[in-house]
Amino acid sequence: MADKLKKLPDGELEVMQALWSLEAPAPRAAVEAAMAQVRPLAQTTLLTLLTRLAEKGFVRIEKQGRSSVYTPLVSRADYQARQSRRFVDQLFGGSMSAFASALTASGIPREDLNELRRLLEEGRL
Amino acid sequence: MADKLKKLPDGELEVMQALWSLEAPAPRAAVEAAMAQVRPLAQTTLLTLLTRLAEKGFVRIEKQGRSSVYTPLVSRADYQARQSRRFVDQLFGGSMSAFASALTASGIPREDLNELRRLLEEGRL
DNA sequence: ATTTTTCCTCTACTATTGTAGAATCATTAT
DNA sequence: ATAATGATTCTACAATAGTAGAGGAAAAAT
Repeated sequence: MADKLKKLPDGELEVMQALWSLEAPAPRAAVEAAMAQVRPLAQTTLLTLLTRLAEKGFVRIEKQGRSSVYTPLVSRADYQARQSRRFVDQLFGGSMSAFASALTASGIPREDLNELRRLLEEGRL
Repeated sequence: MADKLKKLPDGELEVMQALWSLEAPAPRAAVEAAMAQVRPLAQTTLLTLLTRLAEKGFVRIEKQGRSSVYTPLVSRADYQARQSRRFVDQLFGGSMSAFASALTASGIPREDLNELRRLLEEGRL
């Protein structure tokens, strides 16, 4: 069940990012505000995406009187970890040398890559 | 133009992977054979995907008498690099610490991550 | 109480993706 | 010549994704 974590389409991912950035059960207005800073959506569009996320098991919707509050059921870290694995497998067939080359050529600032290297060092063992 | 490199859907990416693994202008049969090892597709399905890839500018189709040969117009390395950037930006907002944590928790073997670290070291400067 | 405002759910429509049969055109075997 | 083959292009259809208006119910304002 937990492993069926499918890749979310762009729009739904954006909404999840907004949700993850907020306090636990977030009212719609909060999600909307968070989204607005990145990409404003019609209110109904946002609701549609939240509903789809709920159907997929990514979000729980709870009625709070007239309105609803939204809670992520999948943690950002969990999603990020799983997608990272998928990404490396799908695009590089697991080849670290290909992955490293791609990162080096990706346009990600050299310093950031150095930082990444350092962080991987710490996280080791 | 070259920067409009959109993310390919899974099916089309698989075909590209097959194409990339082959000698320059590959006849359909070769692509088909390469694909078959991963995921067999009806011949027409493969052709449809190749046509869509051509429409998107990823592949050139050249008539060779009755049949055609297919050439990737985007290199694997180029695509990998661009998608890596997109991935890190979209999923981690560019945060290397989040990225490092995700990799560490991704299930990618520890040794592989060490290798990645080493490779990033070499590619530095 | 009525009107207005808020929020959510339904419904809807287009584009894209996954998949492949039907039709067509040329080539080769009989 | 004719039929059988092989290859490509058309057509098609369901599922998913992107986006949002219409409708309905409830709450707030007057």
